[in-house]
Amino acid sequence: MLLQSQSHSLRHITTAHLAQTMTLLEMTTAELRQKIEKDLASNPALELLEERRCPTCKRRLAGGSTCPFCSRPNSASPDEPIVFVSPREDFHTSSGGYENEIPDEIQASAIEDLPHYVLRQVAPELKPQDRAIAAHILTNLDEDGLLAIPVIEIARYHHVLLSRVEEVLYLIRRADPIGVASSSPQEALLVQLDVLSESHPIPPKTAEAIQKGMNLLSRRRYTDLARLLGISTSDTHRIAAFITKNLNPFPARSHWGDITSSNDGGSQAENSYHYPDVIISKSGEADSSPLIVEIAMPISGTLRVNPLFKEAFQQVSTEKTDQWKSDLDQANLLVKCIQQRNHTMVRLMQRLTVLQREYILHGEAHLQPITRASLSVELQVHESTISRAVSSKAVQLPNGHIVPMAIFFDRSLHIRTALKQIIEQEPHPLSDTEIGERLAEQGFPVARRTVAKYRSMEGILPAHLRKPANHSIPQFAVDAI
DNA sequence: CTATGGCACGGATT
DNA sequence: AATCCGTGCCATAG
Repeated sequence: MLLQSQSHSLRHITTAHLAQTMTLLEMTTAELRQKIEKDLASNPALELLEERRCPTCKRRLAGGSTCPFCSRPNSASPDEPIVFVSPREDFHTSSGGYENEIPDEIQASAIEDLPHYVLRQVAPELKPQDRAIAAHILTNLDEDGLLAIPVIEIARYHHVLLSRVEEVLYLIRRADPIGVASSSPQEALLVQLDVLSESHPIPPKTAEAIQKGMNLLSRRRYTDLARLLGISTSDTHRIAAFITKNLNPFPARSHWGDITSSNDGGSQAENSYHYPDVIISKSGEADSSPLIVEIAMPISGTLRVNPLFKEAFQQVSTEKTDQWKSDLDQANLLVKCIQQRNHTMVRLMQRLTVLQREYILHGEAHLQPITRASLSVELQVHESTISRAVSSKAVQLPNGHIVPMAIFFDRSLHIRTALKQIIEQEPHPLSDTEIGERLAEQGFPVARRTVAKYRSMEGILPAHLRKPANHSIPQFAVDAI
């Protein structure tokens, strides 16, 4: 009986192991963090060891004992990136966050943080009695500049009408990171759109697309979206291009490469999918200096199975063992799967950074068209593993841009950038056929019809509508190269 | 008649 | 098995 149940549970573990490895791999770092926190709270067999810091640079350390920043091997071959797993907290500053820590007093006075920056802008227009409300709002922003608490809560706390809070919010949302303190990415987009519409032309139905089709939009279901709005798919592409070019769903982040691909069924898809799961930085200024790749860990400290619990389990009477055993199994499983997840991510990124080094350093034009399938044979894993590891994850590049990891596998992006260049440079509006010829000269043989598709993807109007050197869409957030 | 967009089909990808 | 992407054919606008 005992043997039987044991073998049964073992088999159960291995199949569950597979299933969980896959789901963990699909998860964003932020999602994984939520799961771990939940498990930690509910499962006594799990234990979170205190974080360790590197003695010299004070940086938090993950599982390993050597700090990759301090003992950075400068002599490493430039082609081989340095890849390591790093706890999450180190990433809150999206760019330039790797300097040594600054003492608190200096930081407070020298570097103005987002809440103060916004407050200074709105202060003149703010009624004195609303200052407390504004402060309340601004102290409850998350790292993306979105409002982390419900508006009604603020009203209740200050014993004022909802409308008064809304008034304050209206002011704040129009301050510099436009859309700051919105309660969702969707709302942030709408505010930005509204502000932008005062000075620039907006493609028709854009607001409607955001309002009604936000989840279709973020999952790039353009055909479905077109049907929903009753417009053509190319108009939809134009809208999507306009949004990614000019709007930013996370006001506190200066750059947003592209709307990431889907996340899940849509239950709580908005709050976390943009967070970079991998950060790539340069170890030096030179082109030849090796890249540093950090896989963001969902938590700081070391997660492990509590050894005391394991001991106690041996001694406890058979009464409660069932519950304990399942807890123990669960804990083991989780730890193991997380290790496996990290391992997969490290290997994946290692290979990716080698293959796409040119793109990472020099931009979209140098993107190599590679497929997930080709990587899967190199890494000796199943294709679906790569798919899962890549889907719904974001990567931060050395230039600060955050792009979906899927961009590394985009087969047409380099052609599209070539197309953009051609259109920018040529003085006389080229027809699609002519553009196709130019592209073929550069080594990209594409059909005329495809040129049209790429064009509309980039939000570029057809030849007869872009008369003399008039570039289609107003540049709002110009990305510096 | 030319330039484009829509629709649909087949192959690749997930 | 479902979905995405490049392409060809046809209709329509200029």
